[in-house]
Amino acid sequence: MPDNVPDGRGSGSQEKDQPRRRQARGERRIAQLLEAAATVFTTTGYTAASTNAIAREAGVSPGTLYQFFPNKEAIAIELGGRLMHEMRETYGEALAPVDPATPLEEAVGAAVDRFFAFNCEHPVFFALMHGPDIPGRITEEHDALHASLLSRIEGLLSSLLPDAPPADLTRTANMCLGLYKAGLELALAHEGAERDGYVQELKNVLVRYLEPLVGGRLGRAPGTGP
Amino acid sequence: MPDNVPDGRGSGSQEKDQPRRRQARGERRIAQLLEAAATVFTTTGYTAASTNAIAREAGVSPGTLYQFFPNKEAIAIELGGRLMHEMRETYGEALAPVDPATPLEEAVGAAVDRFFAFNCEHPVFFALMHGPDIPGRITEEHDALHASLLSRIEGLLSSLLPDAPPADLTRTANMCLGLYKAGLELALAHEGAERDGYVQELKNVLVRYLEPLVGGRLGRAPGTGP
DNA sequence: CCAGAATGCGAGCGACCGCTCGTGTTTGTC
DNA sequence: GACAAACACGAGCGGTCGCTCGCATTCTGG
Repeated sequence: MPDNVPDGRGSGSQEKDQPRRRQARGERRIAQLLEAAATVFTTTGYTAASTNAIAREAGVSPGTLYQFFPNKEAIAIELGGRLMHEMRETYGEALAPVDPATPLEEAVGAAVDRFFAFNCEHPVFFALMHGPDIPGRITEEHDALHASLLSRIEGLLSSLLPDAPPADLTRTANMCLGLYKAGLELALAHEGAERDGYVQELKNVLVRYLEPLVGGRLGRAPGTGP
Repeated sequence: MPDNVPDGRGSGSQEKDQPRRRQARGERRIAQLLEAAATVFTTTGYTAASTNAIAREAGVSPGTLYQFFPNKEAIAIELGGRLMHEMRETYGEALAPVDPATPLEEAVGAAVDRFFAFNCEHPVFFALMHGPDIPGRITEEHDALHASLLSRIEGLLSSLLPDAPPADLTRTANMCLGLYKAGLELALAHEGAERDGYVQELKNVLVRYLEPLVGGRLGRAPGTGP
């Protein structure tokens, strides 16, 4: 785990040889600031979020914030990095086992449930990934995660459709991810039972979309056949 | 058609009794400014777009811009209004005829094609509706269009599913719209044959999602049955 | 043809934002 | 306890942005 946050004060000479010795207090402040940033980013979006507001939310002064982060972008990058790390663990569990014996409905349902739980626990994730107002560097992180997710889905699909052209596989993976994001947005916009309803609909969409592709390759729940 | 744009100079006393007599030159400038705003909004988004940039794009001074629009928000509102007007005409054609004899695939395909053509002709539309960075008033217009679209889809669905609970109908309509937006985003991100491929996949998603709901109520293309 | 309205200009005002800097406080080390 | 490094503060700098104002120019009705 890359615990070394890029320094704020070291104005650009050394980067790797002087990792800026941190005290326990500093690490706590960093976590505190990232949590505050997550809150502000979630409510106002990245561009509209002011560093002063983040500092205020964290209960520190603007100067203190810049003790630990060289600029506003670095805050989002570090936050995105930690999120991606946790995400990798989550969807590692969610998408890794391509057990070809489980019914499609179960596989899709389990994957959606895991991803959805992650997005509920980390609302910033959606805000950072979905926002079209995000400048330069963060896009790289975004693209990295996107590509990573996509290749996972693609791999999963290729094990179900070994005889499909790669281009179709990529397109199908993109569709799945896009459909998930759409369903996620709808589900997050509702609460309680209604939310669960949208999650179920999302699963229906994905299952029905993929079912004709995998054909009879995967098992189907008994009683649903013609 | 509401041709009266809210005045810029009349600093807030009269609004309806003094519609600010316009010359032909003024109307031309307004159209010119809206076109420039559409360009800038499309490329940079609403919040990042500066009024000076819009004026520069239109080839006029900032002061001239504020002769016709009281503030930046009014530009987006007027633009959104005109877009909504044109949209209503388009999807009036796209969704109005609920001919219960046409196959589901044809109906969905035609609707998607019309909407997609509209979004290709007016890229601003997607930028204004999809951006999470849009302040206050515009959201009202957005919600109005959203609700309008939704009730149309809902009505269309209810004619196919007369015995479904209203709550399910609303949810299904929301899903359709969300799925369309997701597919639109993917299609717009590609070009040429790849774009067409995504459009086709979007149609597949919608048809397969709705097919089990409408059951055998609508006709199916010959040769696709079991 | 001319008075007044509509249109056009662009320097610049006030507000805010990202970020800095000088200074003061806390913490770890000997 | 002394010294340095890390931490904390907050006024404020430079810059941008939305928007204004005074004034010049063009159109239009009588």
